[in-house]
Amino acid sequence: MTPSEIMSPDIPPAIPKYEQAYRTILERLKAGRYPVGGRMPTEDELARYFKVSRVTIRRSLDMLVQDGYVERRQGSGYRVVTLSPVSDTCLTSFTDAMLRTGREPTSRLLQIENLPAGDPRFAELPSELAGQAVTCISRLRLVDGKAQMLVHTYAASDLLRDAQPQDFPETGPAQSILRILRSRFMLEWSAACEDISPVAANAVMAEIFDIDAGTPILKQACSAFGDTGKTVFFEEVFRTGSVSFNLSQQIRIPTHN
Amino acid sequence: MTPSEIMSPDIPPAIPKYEQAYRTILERLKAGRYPVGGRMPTEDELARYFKVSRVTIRRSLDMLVQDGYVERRQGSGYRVVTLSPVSDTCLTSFTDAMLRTGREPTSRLLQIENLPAGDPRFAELPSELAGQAVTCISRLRLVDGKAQMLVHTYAASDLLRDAQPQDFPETGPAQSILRILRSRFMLEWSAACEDISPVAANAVMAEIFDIDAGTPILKQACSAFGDTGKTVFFEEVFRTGSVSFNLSQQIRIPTHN
DNA sequence: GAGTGGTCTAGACCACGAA
DNA sequence: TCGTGGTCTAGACCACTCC
Repeated sequence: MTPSEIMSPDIPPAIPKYEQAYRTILERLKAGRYPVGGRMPTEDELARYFKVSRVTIRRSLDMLVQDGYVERRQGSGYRVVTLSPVSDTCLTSFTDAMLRTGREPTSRLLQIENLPAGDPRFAELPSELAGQAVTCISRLRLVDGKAQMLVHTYAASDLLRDAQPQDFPETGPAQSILRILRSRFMLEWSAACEDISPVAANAVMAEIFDIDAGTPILKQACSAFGDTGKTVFFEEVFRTGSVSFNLSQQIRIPTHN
Repeated sequence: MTPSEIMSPDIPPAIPKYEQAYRTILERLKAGRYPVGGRMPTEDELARYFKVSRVTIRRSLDMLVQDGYVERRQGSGYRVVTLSPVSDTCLTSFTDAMLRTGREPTSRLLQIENLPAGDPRFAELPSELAGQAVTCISRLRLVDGKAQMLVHTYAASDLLRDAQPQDFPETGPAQSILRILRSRFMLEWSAACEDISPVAANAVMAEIFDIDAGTPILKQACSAFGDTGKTVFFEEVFRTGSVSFNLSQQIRIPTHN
């Protein structure tokens, strides 16, 4: 009895069991079914419930642990840690993060621009994007009406063909640039790196963010790459405030010698 | 035939097979055995070589992929991406990162200090550390003689009992504070979060880093937690330059609907 | 079509935690 | 002691890549 026989009576299996179980458990988690700080069902219980093997359900639980939602302890079981693990990278949806905490994110499209040859901004871009037509989308992100981030998204004009203002909603979940790049422009990426540096706010940003010129702010520069290693898009974010990360999944305890 | 029977003729097995294979492959990777951009052996070959099942060797390879060293593609195989994936969190060893790139990291112990009650720095610490005796270790980190980071490490004085200057070597791999906390003070942590914010260099830092006062620099604040959820230590890092991250492991491609 | 990774299973034994 | 997670296996079939 093969997996696809079980899960898909017909054509479109596509969603692996571990992914289905992951999503279902996460939904329940967020719905408060397993209270924060409380115990979760055991691996065996979950495996029985989802009708999968223990290996498979463990894979789902691995993802939840890595996401930072739950933690596990041998002999003791799983406990819910938090419903909103922090992670403020360019690849996590700011929109979703705000919605999750009950705040109101909005966007203001400032400009859709084809960079003219010789534009000095090419110097800031990954070299791979240089030497071709590049489109830059500039948006201001606000929370409860207050400016929080200035975002420039760069990609080869080929990939953003016919980008129009109406492609960039200013409210609701659809305003997420990551979602737009995927749904509207069919971009996909599988790897990325980000660099965070401190800069002084210039006059323009000072006005946007309502701070003094020269105030230190953060600049996040993120490159996303496709399966073939080609740069898919580049994003530059200027933001006030700080960014946070959950590092738990990075800890490799050198207990073994 | 159980795992421990195979791997450990006697007492101290402890190192799982997937960990052994992971380390061995990583060693070879760094030794240049599989050139960057080149193909790696297949899962079956590695499984045979290490005399483990494919599931186990896949776990080792998962770790390498997550670390950012290699990438895999269905139907094609594994390729080496880089020998030095970026990740500049407080929980990655600055010492090791520098040594890996052939540069010379050194440290200068500035102070070992028991915070007096009512010290204003308590306000910066996680609330959990407040209300008890706290020790602060201040060190300056240099690369090729140039100051790069100012690091304050805070922990309950209980945990840093009898900390002496000689506990903090100023050269070599042993200067890593993470290593010192583990080996000398037996601290262990399994979760952590980090917050990065921009600050203006004050007069002291300006002199340390040889920059103008008011120049934007980065402040990293990191809390590390033990198995029981208690804060083990808190670290505050001021640094010039930027920090970089490999985000590849965070990408959850929503291909499945 | 051959080769390679992607997913999945059923069953086993060990190590740790709590009662 | 018992329950829970930690590790491991041998074998299976599918989906994708490349020839």
